[in-house]
Amino acid sequence: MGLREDKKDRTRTQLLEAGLDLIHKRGFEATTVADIAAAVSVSPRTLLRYFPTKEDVIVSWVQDGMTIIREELEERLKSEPPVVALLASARAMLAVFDEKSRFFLTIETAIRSNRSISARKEQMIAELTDEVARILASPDRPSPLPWVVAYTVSGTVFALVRATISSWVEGRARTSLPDIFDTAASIVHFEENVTN
Amino acid sequence: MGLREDKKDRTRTQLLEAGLDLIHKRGFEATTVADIAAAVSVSPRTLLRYFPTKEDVIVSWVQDGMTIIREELEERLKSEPPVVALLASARAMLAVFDEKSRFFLTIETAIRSNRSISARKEQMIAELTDEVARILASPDRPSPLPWVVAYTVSGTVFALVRATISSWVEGRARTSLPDIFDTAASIVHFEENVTN
DNA sequence: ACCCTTTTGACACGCAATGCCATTTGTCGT
DNA sequence: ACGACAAATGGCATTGCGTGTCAAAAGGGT
Repeated sequence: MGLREDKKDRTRTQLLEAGLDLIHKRGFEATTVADIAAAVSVSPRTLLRYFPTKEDVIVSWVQDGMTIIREELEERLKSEPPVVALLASARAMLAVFDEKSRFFLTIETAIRSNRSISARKEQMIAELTDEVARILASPDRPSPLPWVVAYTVSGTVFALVRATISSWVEGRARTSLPDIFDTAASIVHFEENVTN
Repeated sequence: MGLREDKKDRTRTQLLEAGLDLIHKRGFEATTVADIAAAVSVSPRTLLRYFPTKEDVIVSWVQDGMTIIREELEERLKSEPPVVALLASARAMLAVFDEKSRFFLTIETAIRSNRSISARKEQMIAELTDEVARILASPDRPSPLPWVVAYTVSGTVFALVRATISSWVEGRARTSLPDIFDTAASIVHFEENVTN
């Protein structure tokens, strides 16, 4: 498949960029779906076929970060113990975003500007937490963790990520994202038998 | 103020209960604002004056839990070190919900049945995380924590709460909520100098 | 050039949420 | 007990998101 997929990718990217741009300038509720669609010369109906809700136009950027963690984790779990692998994956994601820090800040600002966007973001993180816990607890793994343990580990690591991003955005810490993450991670420790 | 406030409280409670009931039976999107309002013989307009959004009819129940944590924390912080106080507050909230476990399960099920409700819930937890972090980092406190540390502690504790509720709802653990919480809490440890 | 599949646009619709104003319902002073 | 005042409610109109449906357009394979 060539031209068709290409066009779809292009439209999607255009919508994503136009959406971020408009929402960043005018604000979230001041920007209608019709506005974003018009900016890309596409019908509103089409936009909602690419993105289930208006929030997703912004929040899709978060998906990228999640993809990094997912892939990184899958790879690392082959050789590293779960906790180490997860921490490293989260750190890797933050390293990527640190490089496009200016861009990342724009997105985070847009997200924080509106309740329904941040709600959606939080919900996605919750889903990812669940997903990662399921992986760590999977019976297919060499030593599957009990559900409570798996969820605790997963949830805690994402708490570290939140803490990192929050500190970074609030500007109370002026170092790099991975550095802040290391600081946060140095505060909490897992039971040794979890780090099998 | 007597009769007026009373009536308001009653209407609010009625809406809350009718809402939970209908949504539990028919599902979230199958239940309209008009339905819930009609069940209490009130105009839809009025319902939306009591609750900003339809989600809030369900999610208000979560507020109660948050109130417990808030109050408990404020009290305990007077005498206990921050981490200990926060952990105890979270545990206290879970103990309360454990007593109305049947009811609590209904609510959690309703929340999990729909994306926009769980999104709203997650966002509220995120806000509470932020709020608690602000308290722990407040310059008014005897030994205020740095922002990263405060946020990490706060976020981690709520991760434990999530893990507890998740394990409990998924039925993989058949003990009480506080017991599960203890298990989760026993897995993570904070740096000693944080537990000042 | 042809047919077949996918994508898009246009229209209609339901419902949540908000603003506005008239009406009702408590509250308080006299 | 009555009337003035404030608060709560209902009804109405409006906007905007999201969905279903179908016809038109664009892409791909022969």
